[in-house]
Amino acid sequence: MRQVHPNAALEREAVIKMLREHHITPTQQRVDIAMALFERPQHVCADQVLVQVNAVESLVSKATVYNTLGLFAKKGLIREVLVDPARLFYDSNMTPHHHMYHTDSGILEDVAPGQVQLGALPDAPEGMVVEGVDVVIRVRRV
Amino acid sequence: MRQVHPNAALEREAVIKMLREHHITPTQQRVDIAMALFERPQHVCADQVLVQVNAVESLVSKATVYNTLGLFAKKGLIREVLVDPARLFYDSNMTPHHHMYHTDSGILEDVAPGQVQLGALPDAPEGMVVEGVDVVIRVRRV
DNA sequence: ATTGCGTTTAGACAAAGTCTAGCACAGAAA
DNA sequence: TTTCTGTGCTAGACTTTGTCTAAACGCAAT
Ligand SMILES: [Mn+2]
Ligand SMILES: [Mn+2]
Ligand SMILES: [Zn+2]
Ligand SMILES: [Zn+2]
Repeated sequence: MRQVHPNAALEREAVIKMLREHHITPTQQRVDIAMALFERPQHVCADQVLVQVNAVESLVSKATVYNTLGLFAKKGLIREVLVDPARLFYDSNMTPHHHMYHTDSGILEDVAPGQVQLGALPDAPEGMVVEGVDVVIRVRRV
Repeated sequence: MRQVHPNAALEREAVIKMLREHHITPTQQRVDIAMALFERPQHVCADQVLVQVNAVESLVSKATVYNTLGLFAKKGLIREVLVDPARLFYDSNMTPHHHMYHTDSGILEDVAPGQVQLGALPDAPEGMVVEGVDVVIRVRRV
């Protein structure tokens, strides 16, 4: 019994469609992981996903969680966020935005792209393309 | 015999002075590490420092390298750079600048601050101060 | 000499993440 | 139907980065 509310099946279909659009074969495990990720925009690390997805019943192994998050990031479904040297966060919010990181508490917030004025960037070196520009504003208690 | 060229002793004095100015007690090990770091502006991870500093003779332990790099970063002598999820880099160039990271090769370059136009930033939340703003331009081979 | 204090150290330990080798399963070929 | 083939999943071993602990050290003040 995994149908929590009436739309669950529909959401599952939407997630499957999303995976297909990103050229990812929608296996049971990948769909379970994607459902957890896209339930709401969030910043999560791999072992949080592992716990979240196996909360009710054990559905996905550790290796698959790591592989799948890597795959999703490569395919542009989620985004890596580097703020904590000890773990890699994944962001299920793919709309362009930046981040504010509370170095003392570990809180990670989104910053609307309009809040940061980014002018001209340096050209990428010959034969290179810009994959992305990450802006992290680190803040701490006074 | 650690005097490589005539200025070595002088450089050592300069490094000691620098540590004092940052309120760091200049122990033998800390000075050795700082000498390695400030020989030239560079991006290094802890175990590169460990190797570098112990190249000629074993001078500093692993624990001290990690502790010292953390201390230097806290005291504002060097800067942490998060670009590789597997390891933390330290930057011995403290002049304000940003970074360009080659995701496929692992090359990390400095970007002059003038190359990136950063306009108004969002205000830090009540009771918080901005510790720093990191801009990383990720590039890869076409 | 003794105490105190900050520092260093070896090595145990923790945690994130990767790798391997076998299994499951689905579709294609025979 | 059976066999073959390729992709994906898995447990658990393993690797690597980094932290912690407990003892020892260096040095100054008493
Ligand atoms: Mn975690
Ligand atoms: Mn390294
Ligand atoms: Zn975000
Ligand atoms: Zn730099």
